[in-house]
Amino acid sequence: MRITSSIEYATRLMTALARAHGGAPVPAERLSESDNVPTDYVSQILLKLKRAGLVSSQRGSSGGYVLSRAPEQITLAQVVRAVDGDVFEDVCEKYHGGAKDCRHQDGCSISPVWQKLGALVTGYFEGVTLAAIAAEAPAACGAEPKWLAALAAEPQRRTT
Amino acid sequence: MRITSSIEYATRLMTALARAHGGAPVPAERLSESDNVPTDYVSQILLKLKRAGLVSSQRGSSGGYVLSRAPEQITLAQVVRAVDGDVFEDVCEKYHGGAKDCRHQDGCSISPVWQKLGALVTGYFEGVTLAAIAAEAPAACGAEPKWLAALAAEPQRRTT
DNA sequence: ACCATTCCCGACTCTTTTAGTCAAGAATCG
DNA sequence: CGATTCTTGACTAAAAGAGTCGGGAATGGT
Repeated sequence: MRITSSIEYATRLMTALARAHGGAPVPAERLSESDNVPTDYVSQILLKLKRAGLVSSQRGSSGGYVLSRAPEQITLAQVVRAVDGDVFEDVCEKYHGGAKDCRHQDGCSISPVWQKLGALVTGYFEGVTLAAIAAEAPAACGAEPKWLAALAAEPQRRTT
Repeated sequence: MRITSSIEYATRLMTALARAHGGAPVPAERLSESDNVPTDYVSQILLKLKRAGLVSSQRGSSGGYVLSRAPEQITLAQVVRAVDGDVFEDVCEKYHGGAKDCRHQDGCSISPVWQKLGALVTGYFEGVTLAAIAAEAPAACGAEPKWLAALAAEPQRRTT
């Protein structure tokens, strides 16, 4: 899992569409400008979002894109899955000595760690809706965000 | 953030060393065999771990590697940082329209989302020690782990 | 009917990152 | 001395990521 450009851009685009929800379709060109996403790349990303059923499109003169559901009904997890496949791929199958004898020779106590992480991330993404993002207060980039302090103060969730 | 081979391997190696902790130094050759990590790759990874001060080494006939601290004192976060730099890089600086006007043109309500995720992941890694991994019950790969069900049942942590 | 607008879509290129190999050298033990 | 084992940088090959390009097909306006 890595925040690729596709994910970042898709999120920007979807947020913009969420804000425009209810109004007229927004053409790719406009989205490109307002969100600082390379022009030709926008269509590519929107196409994936469309195939995943998250947006619908209208061709012709005053065409463009609209969300196909309300912003409250669309989660970040869906967006991520639409553009980059699985949110968190199976590590176990990927490297030397995985899969077939996934136990890595000494009883696999490691894969649960990645799986737990995957569930954590996926769970997080599933809990964030476009509506929530659109509503979120802007944060200065690099500034220590308030929630971080709150999170640190919070009692540590047990991991084992 | 992505579980690269380096991270996966480093974790295997460190787990093996954790199990051998207290005994004689373990040579790279042996680790390679027991953990199914390509031979020449092992040294490279161990070197990074050494530079980060997580392991120490002994040359010569009965040399090898040992943890430089007790397994309880070493977290996954340290291991990840040792081999792959930051656990979660700053997304804001990376793509078109980031950084300088990080607000993505419409008040950056997105970067907090990534930062939150980063904190979540980092926090998780910081909470997992080698000792915990070594003690963890092996899980069949692909089998639905018990903790997953537990996690799903758990009341959703508020994300906003 | 025609034309401008806008989506559709695959193929292609360029760059960066990842994964892994190799070979020469330096310390240490017996 | 010589076997063993770490040290280190350079090197390569493959994959993933980021972005471009160009032809085509629907739609709406006039």
